[in-house]
Amino acid sequence: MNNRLKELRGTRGWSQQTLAENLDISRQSVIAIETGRYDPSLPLAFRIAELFACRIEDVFVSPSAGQVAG
Amino acid sequence: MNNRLKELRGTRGWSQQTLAENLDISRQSVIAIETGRYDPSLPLAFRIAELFACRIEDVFVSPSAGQVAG
DNA sequence: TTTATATGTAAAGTATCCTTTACATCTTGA
DNA sequence: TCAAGATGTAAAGGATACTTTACATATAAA
Repeated sequence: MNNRLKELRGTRGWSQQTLAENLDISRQSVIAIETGRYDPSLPLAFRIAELFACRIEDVFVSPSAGQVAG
Repeated sequence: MNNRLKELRGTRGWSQQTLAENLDISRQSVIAIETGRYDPSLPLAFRIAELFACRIEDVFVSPSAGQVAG
C-alpha cells in the first residue's frame, strides 16, 4: 500500500529516528513503512494520522483507490 | 480498539457469513473484529470502509479519540 | 423433535507486523 | 582522515492478525 509518510516527515524536517520516537516505534519500523516493505497495524496507522493531524486516508492510499471500471 | 462493524453490518441486514464473503475473509475474522479480540490489518480496514462507503475513522475509534487533558 | 440459520468460543497453524542488533553507504564537518 | 548523522539492507525472534476446524448455544420453522 502506497503512503506519504516520507513526504509528511519531510514537511516537519524530522529524521527517521525523530519520527520513530514520536510514534514510539523503532527506526526500522519507520523505514519498513516508508519503503513499503509492509503496512502498519491499524492502531499505528491511527497514531501516524494523529501525529500529522490528518486522516488515515490522507497518509495511506488503498490499492483500489481511484480505480475506474475497465 | 472500538468499532462499529456489527452496527454497520446490521444496517445492511447481513449475517456475519455474508459480511465475511463480501470482505473475502473468514467468519472467524469477522467475529474476532466485531467482538474486539483484535484489530484488522490496515488493508482490511480499508476494504471494510470501502464496503460501507465511509471513512476508516467512521468505523474504527482510536483509543485516544476525543480525549481531553486531565 | 428435527433441521437450518446465526452467533459465539477454543485451539492450532500460517502470515504479517514490529523489535533488536549488526553492518553498509553517503554526506557533512572538524 | 576521522567522527557523526541520516538512510538503507538483512536476519532472527516475539507479538499480532487471519485461517481452518470443531464444538456449543439460541432461535425459528417444519
